[in-house]
Amino acid sequence: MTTTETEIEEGRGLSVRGREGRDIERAAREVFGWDPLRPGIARAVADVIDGADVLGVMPTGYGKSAVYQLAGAILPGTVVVVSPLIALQADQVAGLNDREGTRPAAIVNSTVPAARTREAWERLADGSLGYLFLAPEQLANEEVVERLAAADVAVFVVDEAHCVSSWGHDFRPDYLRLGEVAGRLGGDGGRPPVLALTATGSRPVREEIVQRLGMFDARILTHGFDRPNIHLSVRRYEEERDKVEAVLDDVEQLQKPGLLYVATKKGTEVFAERLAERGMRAAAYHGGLPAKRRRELHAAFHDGEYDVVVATSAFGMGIDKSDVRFVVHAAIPESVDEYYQELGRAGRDGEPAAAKLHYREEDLGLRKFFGATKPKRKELERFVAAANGRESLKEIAEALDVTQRRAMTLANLLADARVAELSGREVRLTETNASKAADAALEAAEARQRIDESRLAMVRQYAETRGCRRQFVLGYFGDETSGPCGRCDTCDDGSAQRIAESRGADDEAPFPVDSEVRHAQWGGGRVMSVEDDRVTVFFETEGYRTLSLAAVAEHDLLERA
DNA sequence: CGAAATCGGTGTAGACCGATTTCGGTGCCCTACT
Repeated sequence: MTTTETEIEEGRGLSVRGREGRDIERAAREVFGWDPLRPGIARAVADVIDGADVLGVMPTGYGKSAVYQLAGAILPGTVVVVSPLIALQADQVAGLNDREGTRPAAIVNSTVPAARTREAWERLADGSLGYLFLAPEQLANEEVVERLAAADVAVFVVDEAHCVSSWGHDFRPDYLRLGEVAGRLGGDGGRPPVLALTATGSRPVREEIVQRLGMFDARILTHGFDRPNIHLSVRRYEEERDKVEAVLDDVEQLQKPGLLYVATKKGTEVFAERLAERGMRAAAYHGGLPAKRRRELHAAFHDGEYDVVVATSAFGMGIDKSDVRFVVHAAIPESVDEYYQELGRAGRDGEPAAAKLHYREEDLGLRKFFGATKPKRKELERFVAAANGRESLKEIAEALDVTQRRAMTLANLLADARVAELSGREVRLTETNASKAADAALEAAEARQRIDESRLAMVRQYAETRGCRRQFVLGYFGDETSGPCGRCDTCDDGSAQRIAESRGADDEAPFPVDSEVRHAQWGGGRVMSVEDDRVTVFFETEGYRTLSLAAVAEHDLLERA
């Protein structure tokens, strides 16, 4: 699998020349009214039309969906879009169907009445459907996959593709199988191009997307991650009470509107109430609220009816509000990826905004709890025994008296460890020795755990660093920076500058950022960042590891790969 | 892993303290009930 990577920059080298370019521009102008197209969009469309797999890493609000919308306006066949939130699909479909000159768009999921579903399948089969939106879970249904396989699919789009990596596994196991599904499309003519889109993606996440979706010769288009108008800062506390008071003061003083992220549902209500006591228009938002209430809150926040929404991580995707002035976190998120995505909801209009993290070491405990857990060896062995001779996950679950979800989790682990193959809701063992299969699966579970812990360790480093915070974040995402940013708390107090000077001497760093290295015990990895006296490497099976440069030199721990 | 709620002992009134238990996020799907 080879990849080529191109950085999207304003006004440089990404326009598409010749007839193809003119066709794309005309479709954009005439069908959608976009003129001119943003850099990178036309390039991505042209690559997809050429039949190439494309991974687009573009910031939220950049207009990623324009890529597949345009492809659908130009290519024959149906654009199939897999997207994680039904609510967002509905907006997309409404937008497409309200427009003249586009072919019809349809949704299939559990909330759609049978008659509409039937109509969508008919139109897919006869080729008159322009766009079909599906939740990833739909693709666990063999019948759905067969319908897609028999149809003329122009492009297979995986929206919010980072779910393959950071959400995958237990939470949305069905994302993990999209690669296999893509491979079954297109029949004899070969499978259609895969277009993966995401707004976040450190290099390891990007590589995992490409690998899991089976994207061959993937063309990766990345847009810089920097959001220069957002000021970054972290405050640290010993006592929970002090932190709560400081969060309340902070939110009260900051320019509105803004978002306050907290760790628990209860927390959203407590904070919202206390902010209201101080005279602010505050609302609590979390995934446990009725769907109707959630929609209303979204709309009300968008229309400026609230100063602050206090939310769990459920509030996020699909927020389309450009004048959010702050994103305050009352607790640390589970990873730098998640944190950066959440803080990125501030200042979309380019005006000054603030991202503040209120940090207590103890808050890491909750994140650890939510992290990956590994099953008991016994349970895995019983699963393998039950799966030997049976294929349907439903039957296996019944035989073991566990939920189907649990069975799916275990099956995924076995597939991850390459001792089983999954398709639809069926599992086929490739290693029938229960003990060997369980060993392999446990190893896979432990690797996942190590990676989760290392992601947590990285967000902790962000919270605790005395160096420039923006440099840290951009380094995490693989962006190059020339020095401290001057727009974060450590730059403001001068500590970032002092650290930058102390490391200035080692221009001849032995392991430059992004270089591939090898560790005797941990295998191959890629250098993520070099601080004054240490180097952080992402290892495929270990996750992020930070090594002291002195120890590396003394014991010869790393070699250039 | 940590915070909050609950439990149990003390020793005879109501409260106080330590020990123990419980709970915590993200979204699909499908089925049984109103």
